[in-house]
Amino acid sequence: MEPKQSRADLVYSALREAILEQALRPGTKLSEDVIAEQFAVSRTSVRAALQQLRGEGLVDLQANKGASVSEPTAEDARDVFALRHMLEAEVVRRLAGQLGERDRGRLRAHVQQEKQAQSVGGPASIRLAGEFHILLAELTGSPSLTRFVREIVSRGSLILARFARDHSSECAVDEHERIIAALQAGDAGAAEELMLRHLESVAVRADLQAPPTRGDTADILKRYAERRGLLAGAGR
Amino acid sequence: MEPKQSRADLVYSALREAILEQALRPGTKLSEDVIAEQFAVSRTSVRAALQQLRGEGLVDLQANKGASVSEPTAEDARDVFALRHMLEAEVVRRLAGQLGERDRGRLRAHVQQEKQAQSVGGPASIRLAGEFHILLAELTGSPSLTRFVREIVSRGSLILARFARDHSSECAVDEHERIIAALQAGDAGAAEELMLRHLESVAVRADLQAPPTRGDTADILKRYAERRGLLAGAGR
DNA sequence: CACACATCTATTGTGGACAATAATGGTGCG
DNA sequence: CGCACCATTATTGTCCACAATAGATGTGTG
Repeated sequence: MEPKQSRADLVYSALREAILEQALRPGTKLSEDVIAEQFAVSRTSVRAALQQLRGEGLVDLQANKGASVSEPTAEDARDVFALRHMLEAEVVRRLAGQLGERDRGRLRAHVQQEKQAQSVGGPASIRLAGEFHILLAELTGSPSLTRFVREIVSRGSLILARFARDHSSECAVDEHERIIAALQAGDAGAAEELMLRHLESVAVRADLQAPPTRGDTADILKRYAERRGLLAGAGR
Repeated sequence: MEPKQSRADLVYSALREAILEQALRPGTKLSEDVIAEQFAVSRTSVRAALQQLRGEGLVDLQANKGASVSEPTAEDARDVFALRHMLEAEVVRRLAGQLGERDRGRLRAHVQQEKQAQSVGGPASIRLAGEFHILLAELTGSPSLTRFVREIVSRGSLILARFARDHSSECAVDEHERIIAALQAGDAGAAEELMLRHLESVAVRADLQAPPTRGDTADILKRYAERRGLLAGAGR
């Protein structure tokens, strides 16, 4: 007996998955008509889904101009990862030594899934890596913390989609395993340290060199124009 | 030249204000038809507003059963305030000694507004007290932190609406002023201490006695039934 | 030839109608 | 008299059509 989710929820989860798996890259225009046709639903449902995604910061949605996958700036990236550090440190602090048998089972099962996805090499591994962190947050039993971690991890994945040079070895699965081990051992300090280091290794792939991230068409073309001796006037 | 906000935004902000000012109490049913008629817009816009409010956790929205103002449990209250402690401590840590002249002006102006509202005694003082904390978050310049604080403060206000015995002296304005002074002086430790104490004084009004907060009708009626000698069977 | 203006087209914002689902009240049977 | 079932009603979920706005295109004029 499934919960009979509405079409808006269907579209929402589909789009979210597509974005987190990088099938829809940042900046991609999301036309209501196109999406509605693809999913065989009306624009009404699509609009609801898009608004929910905006609520999570995954899509930009400006009036009368339509929706597009968010394009976080390098500044956004630093902002997000800074807060992510804080939130996930709290998660492992709360979880250290508190994992039940059931919890450990879920974690192990998830890591197993990650391994398989990574060996297959599909895009799912990217999404699963993020969902590991969300799963950890859920195990704290704190709805608020879960909610925030879910959002910050999603935006983190989006940022990686934009900035990461190679996403072959996204979240190293063995790092996840080490975190689980430390949590099970009840070593809060070690778990927190591992988590911070893990996030650091994720962030360095993205944040390291800030400038080349400009997606602004004008700035890009300016370089080419100047190279040819054309004077780029203060064009609006 | 106003931004020409859409009708959905209009309804959203109106409902949000009403909820945060406790004009709409937790549990209040929010019929789409009624709201649409009151605001003279179509249900489409109302639905969009309600979904946005759900995104912030201010309204509960279950399928085919309609929307209602969220009724946080006592457990939710503890959860929210625990996270709020963490987030707002971070805010003051980042702000200590970093306030520019412009920032101080905005803060002073806001506190002034609070004082006036409190003297008038209108419901606006409740909302303004929360917005002070949101303003602080904005001054950090971190969009993510601002976003989370905004949400957690909103839900905090909702919780106070449900649990606080008297909301005459909501957030003591002078506590706000003391925090500003500590921030201006650049004393991070004092500011953090003041903020935590301030939040504590807000929380005690709500959290102190946990049990009497049950809104579950069945549980309430059970007591009355038993008192009259009626045996409450293991109903569904 | 460059610029400004007007028109045109495509896309979003909004409204109202229909369909589907859940709650309510009535009715008949045991 | 109590219970279960069915019809009715009210509310939400979805769709489609129209209105409004922004961007693009074309045209005329200096």
